[in-house]
Amino acid sequence: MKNLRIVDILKLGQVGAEITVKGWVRTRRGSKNVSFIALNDGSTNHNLQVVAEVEAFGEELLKLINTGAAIGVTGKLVESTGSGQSVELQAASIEVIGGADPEKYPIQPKRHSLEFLREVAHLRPRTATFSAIFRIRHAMIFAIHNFFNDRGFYNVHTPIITSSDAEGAGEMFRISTLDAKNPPLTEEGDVDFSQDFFGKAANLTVSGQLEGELFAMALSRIYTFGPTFRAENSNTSRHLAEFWMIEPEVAFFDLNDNMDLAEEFLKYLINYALEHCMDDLLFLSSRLTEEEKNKPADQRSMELIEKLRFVAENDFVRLTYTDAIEILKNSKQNKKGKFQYPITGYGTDLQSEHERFLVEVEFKKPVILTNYPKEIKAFYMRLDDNGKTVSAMDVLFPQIGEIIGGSQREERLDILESRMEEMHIPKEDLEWYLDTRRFGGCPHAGFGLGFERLLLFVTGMTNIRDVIPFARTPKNCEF
RNA sequence: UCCUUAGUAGCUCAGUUGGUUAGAGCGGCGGACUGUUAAUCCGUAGGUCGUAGGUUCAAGUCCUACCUGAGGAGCCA
Repeated sequence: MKNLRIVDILKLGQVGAEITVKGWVRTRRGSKNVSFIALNDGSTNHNLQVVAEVEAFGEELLKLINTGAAIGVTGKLVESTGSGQSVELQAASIEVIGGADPEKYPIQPKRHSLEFLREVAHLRPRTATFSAIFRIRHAMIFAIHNFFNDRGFYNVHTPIITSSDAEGAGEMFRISTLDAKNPPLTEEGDVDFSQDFFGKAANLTVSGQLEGELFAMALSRIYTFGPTFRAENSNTSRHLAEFWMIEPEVAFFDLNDNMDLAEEFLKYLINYALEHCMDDLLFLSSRLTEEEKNKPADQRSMELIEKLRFVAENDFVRLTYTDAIEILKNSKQNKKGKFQYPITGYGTDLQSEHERFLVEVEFKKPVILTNYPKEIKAFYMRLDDNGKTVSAMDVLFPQIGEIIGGSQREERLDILESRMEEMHIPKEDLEWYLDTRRFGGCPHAGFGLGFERLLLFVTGMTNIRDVIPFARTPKNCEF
């Protein structure tokens, strides 16, 4: 007899079978004669009800079976006479594998705030909400590899430690083995990184894109999926100092191919969740609906599953930056002065409020914005024929904002070099990158998807710290 | 980093214009109950009011600084 997972027990429902199951106690309740134990092993959102006769086990043993305790139960699966479940386990023997002192165990059989559960992030996967979230997180990881593998993409592990600080995606975390108290100094009085571990200054990566491009210039279709690090002092519900990013890069792709890929990718992932995680989505949806009851009617969002279906079934709106500015400029909001940052014309930087207007009010569906002014975008994005804009694209989602950022890359060496000069990017650090333009250069494109932002959308959670196991944010690096 | 807001029992919160001994619900513990579904009913313990200063006869309540959380903005994925 081997241990069975609760998800399989409930799915097969073989009444009469003798089984052994191990897991953690969610609650125990009962009367003088019988105890009911809600047992969960993390394999499903549903609990297995274990029925224990008080007479058979004694109060001393039952007292150890508290919320949070790990137990093993052997017994017979029987039809349940209660109304909450179809089958239950009639316990023949119970082993308390690890107790949990109810005076001290912080997860109580009651509703907790997400803020409190963040403080006990080491125990929160034991809750219904977080086990659902992390099962979905796994399913999405799996779906991402599936998607790319099915389409002939190769997964590349780009380096996590990098010596280049020219990626331009944000502030970096320095890594060093030098004595922080007493570092070696150069004659000028700066820290002498030539004596450091790598013989030069090193940082954690902010993006695998540049290295990804190198591999796309050889394997044609590649994607990275790894951790990235940003030392920005960003205190929002959409930013993390350590997060996971998926970055496909494809040779011989232009901006339109890139948009097609991004849209197909996102729809595939959402459909995958609808197909494989419905149980957990239903739970998160009901949880969300419960929370929304406290909000005024006009601030409530669409029901989770309805929202996912809507995005999966409808085409994204594709719009150039220039057209977006026109729409925003002529909008009632702008004319009535409702925007905090009024739109005056081409060149205005789009703020969150403008993106939200386009996605949530004007089109009511995801929007892909393209061809931004070159001044507000990165050096490697391909200059358009008008000389003013670049072939960039941002995929904007309701509530979340930018979920994907990408572009067709500048493959023309002379233009790339002059763009780098304009933007003060030191060429000597990126000779290896420029080599791909010198030798067998070709048009190519790619994008980056913030994995946790995707999870925000799929799970309906509103704080990014709740969709990663252990969040790293400014002033927070516990566990 | 900026703006707004909050920090009182294990958790979620109430605490009036500053005024005697700090309150509730849930959770815990003890008891009752012949099958419960966040069980129910009765009883009970539990607090240096975020930290440090200050104002005052008197501070959970007012002021200042700092710490931490939340919402929004910027930066972005």
